[in-house]
Amino acid sequence: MADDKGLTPRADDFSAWYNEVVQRAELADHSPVRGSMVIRPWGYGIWERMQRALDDRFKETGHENAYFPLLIPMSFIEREKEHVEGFKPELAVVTHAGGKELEEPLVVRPTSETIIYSMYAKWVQSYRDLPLKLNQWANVMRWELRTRLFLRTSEFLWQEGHPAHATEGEAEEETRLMLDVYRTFMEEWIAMPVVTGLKSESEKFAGALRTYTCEAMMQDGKALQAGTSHNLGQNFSRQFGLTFQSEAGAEEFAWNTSWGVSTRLVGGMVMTHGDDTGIVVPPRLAPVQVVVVPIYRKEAERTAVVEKAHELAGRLRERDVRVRVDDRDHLNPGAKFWEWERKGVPFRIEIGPRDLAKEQAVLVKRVQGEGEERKAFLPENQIVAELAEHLEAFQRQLLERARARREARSHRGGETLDELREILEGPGGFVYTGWSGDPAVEERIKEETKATLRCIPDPAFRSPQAPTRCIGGGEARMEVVWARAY
RNA sequence: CGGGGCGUGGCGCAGCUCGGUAGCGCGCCUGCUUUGGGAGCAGGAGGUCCCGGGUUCGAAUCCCGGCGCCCCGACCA
Repeated sequence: MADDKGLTPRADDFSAWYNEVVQRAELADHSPVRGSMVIRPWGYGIWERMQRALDDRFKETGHENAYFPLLIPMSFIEREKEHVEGFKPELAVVTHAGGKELEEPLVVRPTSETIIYSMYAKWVQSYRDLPLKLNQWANVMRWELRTRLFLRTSEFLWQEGHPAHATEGEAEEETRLMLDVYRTFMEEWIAMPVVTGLKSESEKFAGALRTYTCEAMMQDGKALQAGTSHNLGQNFSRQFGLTFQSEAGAEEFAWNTSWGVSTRLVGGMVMTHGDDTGIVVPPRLAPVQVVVVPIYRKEAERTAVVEKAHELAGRLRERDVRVRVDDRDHLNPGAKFWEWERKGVPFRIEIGPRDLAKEQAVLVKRVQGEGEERKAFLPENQIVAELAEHLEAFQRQLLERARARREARSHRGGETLDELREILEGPGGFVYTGWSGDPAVEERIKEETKATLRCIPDPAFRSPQAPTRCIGGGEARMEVVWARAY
């Protein structure tokens, strides 16, 4: 932020650009506690839109919301072996309360499997009580060593779905279904294309049988794990005595799943669509989809133009467009243009004295597509009639643009470690290779290239030709995606 | 925890080498003129110079000891 006005260009320093743009779009700010953030209204408004869209889908797929408490007995976290190993280093622990040392320390939840499934154990007796499909919207805390606004903060907001099922097959189906809900949401709402697939053993959730993931590619070519869906098998039900009597009368352990997405998605949105002017918010997520900026010189003009601006806004609102009139008098129009572009509002309508008589206005799009004019002088009526379509088209355009960017940086057909390194140190992005499944190879690649195995992609994302050769030697038993990641 | 950088009005910084009690840009307030891409002029408000100790007649500046934040690596949604 050398000169108060311009942002550091993405190409100069992507990381600096991200930090600046998040603050200057007023999405969030650092709180006084290291590693935690304040989500400001503009950022929270985007998160609220995400929440609503996801919550609707959760309900449609048969889930209900509930709320489980923030504090979890330490012994609960310790119950599942892999789980505790995964989370121990990042737990925040309450040791004192009410002026006394507690007999048993309480953990600020890093995730809620343990408390939720322990409660399920009380509630579930029969197969008739299953499936029990609950979700909660909550904050969680993981004491991270290195933090960044939205991408990794010690406290973050998320949703965690924690169903219990009667059969293994049902649990697997649920795991896949919710992964698909996430993928669709990310594409259709955030306009952020993702590759879905299975995590390797070393990358899976602590305590899960299998973890499925949505991996997005940011503009710097790095991967962002945007959402995960876990098949927990019976690991937690065994530890918490979550049993039920089956139709045949036998006592069985329930099959659990868990799935979550977090405020990290806001960071994903920023790094997917932002440009050197600021962030770009996809229309479906934008708290304000259109800002109307009145332009005037004399007082008489001001009255007429502002009145017209509000009238236009009213007509747009009737068509369910989220619109705001920026009639602040102490800023000139140019300052308002910059401000709303920085904040990523999809469209702007400029209306001034010259437009009034002609019953027209200027419609300006946040991102200029190839071969299109950014500004259009259009009759008022046409703007009102067509704006919803423009918003939808813009939404689609963002997804297409992001998808094209990802494809341009998806490298297929590489086989050797040197090729992998060359790509990562050059253009960056996703590298598809064959893999034998040997964890030692995965570990070595991670050490030597800093890239991790992002996923074993689902069929829809595999290369047209299955790789025959294999990175790190051995027989190519599957195709995998490598990338440096956030 | 290792490496680097930085703590000075709300924000970004200068001043520190060579001690003399604080300045610039932006922002903010008031007024007038402006307003189709980041307004101009005039006036004004606002600072425990991160904290503690020391040296000195005198410390933002020198010395000692803390604390905090940011960035880069090892761990992770």
